[in-house]
Amino acid sequence: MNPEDVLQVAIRAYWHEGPEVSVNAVCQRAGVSKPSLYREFGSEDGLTAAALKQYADMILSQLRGLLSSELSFADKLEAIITFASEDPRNEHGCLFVKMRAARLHLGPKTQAKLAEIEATAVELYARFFRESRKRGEWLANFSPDFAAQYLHAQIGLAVSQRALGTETAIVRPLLECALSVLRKP
Amino acid sequence: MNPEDVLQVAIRAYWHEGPEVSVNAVCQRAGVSKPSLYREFGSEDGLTAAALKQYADMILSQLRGLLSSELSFADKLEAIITFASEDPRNEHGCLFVKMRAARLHLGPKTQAKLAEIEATAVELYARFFRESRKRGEWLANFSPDFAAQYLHAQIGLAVSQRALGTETAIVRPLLECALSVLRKP
DNA sequence: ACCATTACGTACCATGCGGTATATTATTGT
DNA sequence: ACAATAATATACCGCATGGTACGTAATGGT
Repeated sequence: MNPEDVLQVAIRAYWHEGPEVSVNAVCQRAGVSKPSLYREFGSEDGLTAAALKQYADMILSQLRGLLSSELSFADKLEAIITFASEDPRNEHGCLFVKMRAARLHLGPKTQAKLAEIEATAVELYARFFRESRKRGEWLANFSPDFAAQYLHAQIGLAVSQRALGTETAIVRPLLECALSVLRKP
Repeated sequence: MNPEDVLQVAIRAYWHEGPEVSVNAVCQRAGVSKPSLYREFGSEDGLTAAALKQYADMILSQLRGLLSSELSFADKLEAIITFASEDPRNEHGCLFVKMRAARLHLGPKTQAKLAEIEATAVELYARFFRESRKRGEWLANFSPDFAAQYLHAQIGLAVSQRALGTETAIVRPLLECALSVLRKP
């Protein structure tokens, strides 16, 4: 009935169980008939792409909010570490990371969305490093683009570790160790 | 016919295309009938577990050889970096890493084998750090067990980046950066 | 009040999956 | 040479998948 509700259910399903969840299962859990879902989203690819877009809009706006706040460089980095390794919403991993890991089996729209989200996130990180350097808060000897790629990769690693069941108490020190290289001059 | 040949074909298939490859496809490519395969391996789980065991035996013995060689600590680390980020056999990723990423959809035997391999690899790394420290070649302020977990995670990250199509020229500097933290005192 | 249009859900399609019963061919012992 | 046994391949099973045809109910304009 309501496409918004269907999307919420789909996001939950893909998020917690991976993008291999069948269209049938999504329909059943959302209480919607299959033809209705197909009229709204066109195909499975359309559904996964729409769910991914909604999820990414949410999380990217959150990231934008954090990075544009008045916190110091160190505090922002700390907040990112805490989010990746401790936020309870990441207990089942991140929908983006899960879809990226299985991207060979996803449709073209979803794959395109994945690439777009990745580029956006890395660009946000790069801007974060550029501006921190301009303010003199970040003195490390890396290019902002390289640091952005590195940060993105390490966050993805931490999130997938949590998705595979590794405890926060193990994930956090590993992530802090990996990112310590960005801090020291 | 020959179980060894079937296993080789299965390893290639799982390795290049992921563990979602169907039993039918493996039979077709190996030129073996389905009942023959089921008589030999019992189930899909048995086949994937056998393929994973064969693959792990190969790669773990290689790792043992490297770590027990006469190279210095720095050279061994360098060899590991080169293997993870440049070895052409990792162009399609690592069968272990791929299976671990999809482990929720694999059978119990395969999951048990995965845990066993992971423990073996981490233990090899830990011994490497312990002995390097004993020889005075490694002075960093980490426990060998923590360093082993960190190294294992970073190698897995590099390998999965390559499997997703990232070029060696990008993967290697990222891995070197991550592992630089293990070198400096 | 009536009719046209739109939305909906049942029930279905072809396909591919993991796994197996069975008929047939090789192979072996004597 | 022949019977008993082991190995093979065909052809099938039940099930789930992504996707849709079609009869039916609700809606809205006049």
